[in-house]
Amino acid sequence: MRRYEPSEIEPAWVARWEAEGLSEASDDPDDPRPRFYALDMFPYPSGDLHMGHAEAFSGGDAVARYAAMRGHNVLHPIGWDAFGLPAENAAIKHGVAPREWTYLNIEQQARSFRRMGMSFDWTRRLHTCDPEYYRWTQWLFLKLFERGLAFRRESPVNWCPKDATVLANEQVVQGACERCGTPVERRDLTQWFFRITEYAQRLLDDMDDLVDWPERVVTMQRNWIGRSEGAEVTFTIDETGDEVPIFTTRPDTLWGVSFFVFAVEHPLVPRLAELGGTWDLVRPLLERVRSTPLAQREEADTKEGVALGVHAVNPVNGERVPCFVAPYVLMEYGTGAIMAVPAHDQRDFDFARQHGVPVRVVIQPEGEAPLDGDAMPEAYAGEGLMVNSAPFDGERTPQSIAKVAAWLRDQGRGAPAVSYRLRDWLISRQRYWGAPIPIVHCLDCGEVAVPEEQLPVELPEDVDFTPGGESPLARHPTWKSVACPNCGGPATRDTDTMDTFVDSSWYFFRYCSPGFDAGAFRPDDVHRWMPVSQYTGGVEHAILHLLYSRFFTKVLFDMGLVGFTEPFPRLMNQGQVIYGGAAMSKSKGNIVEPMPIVERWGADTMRLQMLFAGPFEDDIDWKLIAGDPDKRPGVTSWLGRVFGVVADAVASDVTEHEPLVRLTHRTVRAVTEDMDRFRFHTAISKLMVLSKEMRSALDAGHGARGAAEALVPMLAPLAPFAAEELWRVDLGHAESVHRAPWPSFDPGLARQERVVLVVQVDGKVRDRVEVEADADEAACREAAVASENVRRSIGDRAIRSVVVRPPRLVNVVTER
RNA sequence: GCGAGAGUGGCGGAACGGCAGACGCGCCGGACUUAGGAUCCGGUGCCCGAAAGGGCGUGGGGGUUCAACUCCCCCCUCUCGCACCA
Repeated sequence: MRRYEPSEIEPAWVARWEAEGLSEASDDPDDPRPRFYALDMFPYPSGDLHMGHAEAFSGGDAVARYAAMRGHNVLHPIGWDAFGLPAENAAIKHGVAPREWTYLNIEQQARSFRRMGMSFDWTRRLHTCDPEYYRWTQWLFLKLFERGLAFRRESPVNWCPKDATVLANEQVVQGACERCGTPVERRDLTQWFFRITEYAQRLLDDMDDLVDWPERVVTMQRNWIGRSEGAEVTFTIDETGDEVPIFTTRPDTLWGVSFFVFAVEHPLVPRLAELGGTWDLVRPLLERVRSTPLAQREEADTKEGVALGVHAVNPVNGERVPCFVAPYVLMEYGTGAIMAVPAHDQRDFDFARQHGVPVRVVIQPEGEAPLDGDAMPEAYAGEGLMVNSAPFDGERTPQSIAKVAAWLRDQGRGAPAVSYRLRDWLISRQRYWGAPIPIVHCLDCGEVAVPEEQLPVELPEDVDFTPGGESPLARHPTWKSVACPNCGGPATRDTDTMDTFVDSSWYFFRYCSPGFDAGAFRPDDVHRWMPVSQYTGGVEHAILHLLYSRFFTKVLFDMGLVGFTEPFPRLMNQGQVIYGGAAMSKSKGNIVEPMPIVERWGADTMRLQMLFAGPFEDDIDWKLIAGDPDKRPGVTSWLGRVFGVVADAVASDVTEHEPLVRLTHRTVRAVTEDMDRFRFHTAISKLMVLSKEMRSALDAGHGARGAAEALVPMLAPLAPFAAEELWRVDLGHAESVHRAPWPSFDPGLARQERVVLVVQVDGKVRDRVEVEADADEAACREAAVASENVRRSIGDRAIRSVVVRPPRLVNVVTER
């Protein structure tokens, strides 16, 4: 009896595969195979691999191995997203240098990946914290700087007091720091931004036809970009003549404006309050709001605000309406000032009721009693007819919106406009462990790019990286002092580092030509390998990483460096691995780690457990899947049976009987379909059926060699060690199963010769009859009525009609 | 509130509009065993029935159809994302 001993066979195959260079991609331009770029989201090196990695990479590796067996030249690289805050936090907590901590973890993860047998091309391995990598991150920064896409601006920023750093909008979750949960404060700092807003429309448009992604990811990106159509309209401050533009999605309600509101941060506010004699009331509000953490500001739902004592003139009817300043208006969206239409906007309505401002109805729902601004209980935001809005009375909303917008343009009082929720990408970080921003500040020359030949601007080693207000680099005694590259005068380096999302926005380009030192990537190689054939990773990157990478790719396209605008046409998200219905976490004490499973039961078991648990994109509740951790997992037992059945098939010299041959061909067809759609769990179930039928055939004295020759290669992407062992040792092949062609099937043999005909009476199954697969309608009908059971069910009722779908189904419909 | 997705045995999950519950876990019974956390065989949606067979079943309610887990309408529940975005 062939025994299955994963702990003996797996490490040996790891070594042999690597010696054979099994997973190395060919850069030969004449390689006749179609290329396939299988990309997994690269890991962050915090500790050893966790269950999420185990699941994602089990799927990604299956995709890569399957593609290779289907005849592709596969690029399946690995690297580490190695800059970032946790390395510094570990340094502060444990007194180990960020670099040391990071590389220790990388080595640990690399060992674990090897043990798992991931088919990575290790020759292309990269770490974003290596100078030869971040040299090109800095180079890309300079390219954006040259094109005006990287710029510095003083702006209110999210500030995490615990981590002592600025955070991107995307890193603020419900008003708190994404990493540590501390409420975020506001500060005004001069920061570097990438002008991603310039690409908002293209980022939106290209999702329509250039990407085939999970619907929810597309939706999340759409919502994040947040395109709104409407109009920009300019109001005039009566007392000063200041012209203040506002954005509205409802220009059809312009005639219902009864007040006007500025954001707290709006630059006109202090002057207007001074003029209006309200500064004494306004100033406390401004100060309070500015010092309030964003978290609490968002929670405040009271319609607080203060009148400014000045008035805005409505350009459509010349009316003077009072101006307010209120926190519910955001400086970051639109223009930082709004027209307020309480009758048709709930927020404006609440504010108006609070402050005694009149509510004027200008949209009347059709067929209902006239709305009364003084009595209505809430704003009416629905459709209706415009009223009190000469010259537009009687126009139907929402169709009227575009008409009014066009009219505004013709009248010179405004224009149709589009507004986006997307903000520019704040990339400055006042931290040590990141790529330094390659800019020198010179008193005479201003912001000067570090010349390309001086890249990388390397991180110094001897740094005090405890957090504190400014970048650790700023506190280094000598690092920042430098001669201005432009005039040679004394100057200082920019002491901020880049957001790690910058590092991860282009790593997939670098994989194509990892050693290239004349640029971030060799265009020929990128042209040959990209775009990525299949991207695999967690949905937690649905917005940030994917959006930024798409932005970078479009910039590179505009620079003429790449010939495509979308890096990842196809994306699949694995689900999360949870435990007992909740995310695994230290505080819950419910963390399960993959490596102990690999050590005890084998990497193939770990992979099969992940892939067999359910659809790849669904969450896996490990508590429900794994059962007793000391009991042999079901998939391990199955692999053991496969070892036995394959060995027996080899030992048997009798020929196979036809039913098994046919099942084998059917299984190849079905498993191929499943693999093409990443339906690993159903693929595995079909392999289980095949192996079971092989066992039955052998026990009945038939052969199963042909079935084994198909079963083992189909197992290879899913359980690569077991498949390799069986392929080379038991089946005696010289070459690796992972270089074997995917099995093919004969459509004639894949067809069943006899099928089960289901016979229904009035839609209820009454019998099942075996018929020839090519049985025609008459034959099916005949077989159906021949059934005793069917005749009894019909009884003495008359037959009204008989639906026949040969060779699967007959439905006898009776008169009732 | 807005948007997306999902509700099927004890559990994970299958199912081109055509046999609901494939495959697996668990459980029950049996075999082999000093043992079983190993292996093998059989059973396992619920109800009636000794069996043959029958009835009921895919969150709830309607509808389309010879036929609905699947398509349409309404409702309920859950998960995720966004959330004062003008």
